[in-house]
Amino acid sequence: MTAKKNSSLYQGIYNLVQQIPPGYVCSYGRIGQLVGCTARTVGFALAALPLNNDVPWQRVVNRHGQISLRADGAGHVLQRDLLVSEGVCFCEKKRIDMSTYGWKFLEPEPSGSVCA
DNA sequence: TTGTTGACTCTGA
DNA sequence: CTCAGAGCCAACA
Repeated sequence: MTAKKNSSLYQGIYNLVQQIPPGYVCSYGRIGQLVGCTARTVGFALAALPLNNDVPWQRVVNRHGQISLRADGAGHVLQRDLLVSEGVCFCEKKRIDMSTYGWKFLEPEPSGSVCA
């Protein structure tokens, strides 16, 4: 089953990102490990995403909980805006608290989700 | 097929 | 904590 194909790799990444609830973020390595590839591959997959996609790529950040500069050199601003718009707060200078917003695969509901 | 690049991560200092 | 270097995987020329 499953018949995983090369394209399935990207599909798996997109599917996983789509499972991220609003107000939460995930790291590349986490998704990469779930799909069976490295963080670089995840970033590459998201980079190949069209501007109008059904994948909340903005919820994907690096391991430090910060937004990495895109190949375009711009977009991290948009990403930050989208995250803040969803409820994620960048308390520490564009830094997200993974302990609070770090979404875990199949993780139960969180407890408070607000930022002073 | 090989070499380079890339939205990253890890380890060491 | 921050900075720097090396590594891993996938796509492109």
